[in-house]
Amino acid sequence: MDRQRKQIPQIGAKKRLDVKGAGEVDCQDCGLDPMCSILEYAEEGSDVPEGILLRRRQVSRGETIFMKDDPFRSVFAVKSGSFKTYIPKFSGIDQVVGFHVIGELIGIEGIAAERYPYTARALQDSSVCELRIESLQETGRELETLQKGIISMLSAEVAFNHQLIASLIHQSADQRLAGFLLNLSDRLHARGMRQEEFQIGMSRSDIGSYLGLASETVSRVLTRFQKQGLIQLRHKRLRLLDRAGLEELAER
Amino acid sequence: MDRQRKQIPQIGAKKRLDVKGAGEVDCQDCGLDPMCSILEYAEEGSDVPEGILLRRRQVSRGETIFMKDDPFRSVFAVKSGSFKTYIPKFSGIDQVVGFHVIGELIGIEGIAAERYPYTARALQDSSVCELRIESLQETGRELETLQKGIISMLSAEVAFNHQLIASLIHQSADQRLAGFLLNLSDRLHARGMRQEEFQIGMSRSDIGSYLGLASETVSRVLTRFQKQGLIQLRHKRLRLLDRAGLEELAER
DNA sequence: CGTCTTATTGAATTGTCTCAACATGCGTGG
DNA sequence: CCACGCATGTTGAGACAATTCAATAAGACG
Repeated sequence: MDRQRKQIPQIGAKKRLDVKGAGEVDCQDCGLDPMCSILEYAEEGSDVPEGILLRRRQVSRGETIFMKDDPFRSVFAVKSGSFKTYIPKFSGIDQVVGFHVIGELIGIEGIAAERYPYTARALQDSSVCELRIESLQETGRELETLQKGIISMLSAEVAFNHQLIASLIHQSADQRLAGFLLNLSDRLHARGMRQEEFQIGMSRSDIGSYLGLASETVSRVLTRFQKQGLIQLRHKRLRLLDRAGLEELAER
Repeated sequence: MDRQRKQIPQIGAKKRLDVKGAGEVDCQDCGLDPMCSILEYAEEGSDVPEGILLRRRQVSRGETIFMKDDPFRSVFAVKSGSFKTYIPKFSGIDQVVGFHVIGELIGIEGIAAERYPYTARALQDSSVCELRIESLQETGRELETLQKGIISMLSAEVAFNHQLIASLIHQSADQRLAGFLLNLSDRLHARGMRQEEFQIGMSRSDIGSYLGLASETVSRVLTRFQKQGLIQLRHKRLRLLDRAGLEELAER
């Protein structure tokens, strides 16, 4: 149902930077869309502040788009591929704080402190859209919509983190993994990708770091999920065979 | 050094609702201050939207100021006392997601979804300032400052949660408790309270829920901290005897 | 095709939880 | 003001899930 939006031509869409290629997210499915829309006016209107622009960029696997504590300049949207965000050497080892799949934003949290609170690294060859916002000051009064968008995204992030914290505290390794896989699937689905089969770009250690588990535990649980017929996992390709079963596991 | 601000008379301060009583936070130390300042104009100017107002309220111990999923109407600032915020019956048991001491805000996360994402309950007899904001829509273009304030607070919250998540994942019970006590102390200090001795309004179970520990573990660790001469804890009154020792414990 | 990284599997260890008993504090009403 | 009862905190012993250490297997990449 949600997918039908894809078919609807969008007013002003011709002005977008969008040149959708295979494996890329549609602009109207992209988290940056509410802000991108503003920029259509920007291109012809004149009351948009300096220091705001949008551009595309290719990012190869392993490359970082910014490092922790770099001065904040832009918000990025994942156009294709995926990223991990992490705090380098937190307590002696990198702490993964998030994964960002197609259509999702990276870096918005840095806007107030004017520094990125984490490093963002591509898990595979990817591409991003960059929305340059030199500083919150500069965006000024003109971009009320932008500010509202930021507020929405931040508060969604806070809510998500509350859930995550609760999960980390009270859930077993099985429950965390089941929830993680379902969440990933849902997020991809929300961006117009298939939800039953997809690539997981992240390593077992990345997942473990994110979920608070040793990589060995992640491996063991995933293997067991396979034996139980819940998932099928070959190489980096994951297929959810028994969604209901996973949901049952993740709940309580 | 920071404390000296207290002495400086502030322009327009007479227009504030502020009637500081014993044990209350100064307005200039309050998290709502940047927004309150706007309201000084509101009282004489005329271009402030309907649906915004500020009022004081007493809240007795155990009373809630809002429940999870209530429609969002206001942000609250703790004027005196303290609060816990929690998700009722998350996985069968209440999940504490935050503590709010003097000068701190409660409920801002609900602004985008227009519902509160948690219940807020007074841990002791307290008082709050209420900043009524019917909805994000209504605040509109006039209150750019308000929006910036919201963005700052939300992104600080996100950063804090990232730290918390990392802690929950990688730290032992000792480390979590040590960090928790130091954090509490710092936050009180930031609002002009003494940092070496203060009331902890929350129960062992609350702390345990928040930190992902059984209440018995919290009790055991606190007892051990006492034996090690790190803290002194009588009834609900906590004194940090060896800050450096706690910091060493919390770090790695 | 060999090397280096990532993943799997096993066995022993451990920190925290659970269950349980007991102690203490706190508010209420007599 | 004291006594009672309920809520909260402390302490102990055993259980268990996940970790750590270690050895092997499988992929990825030049």
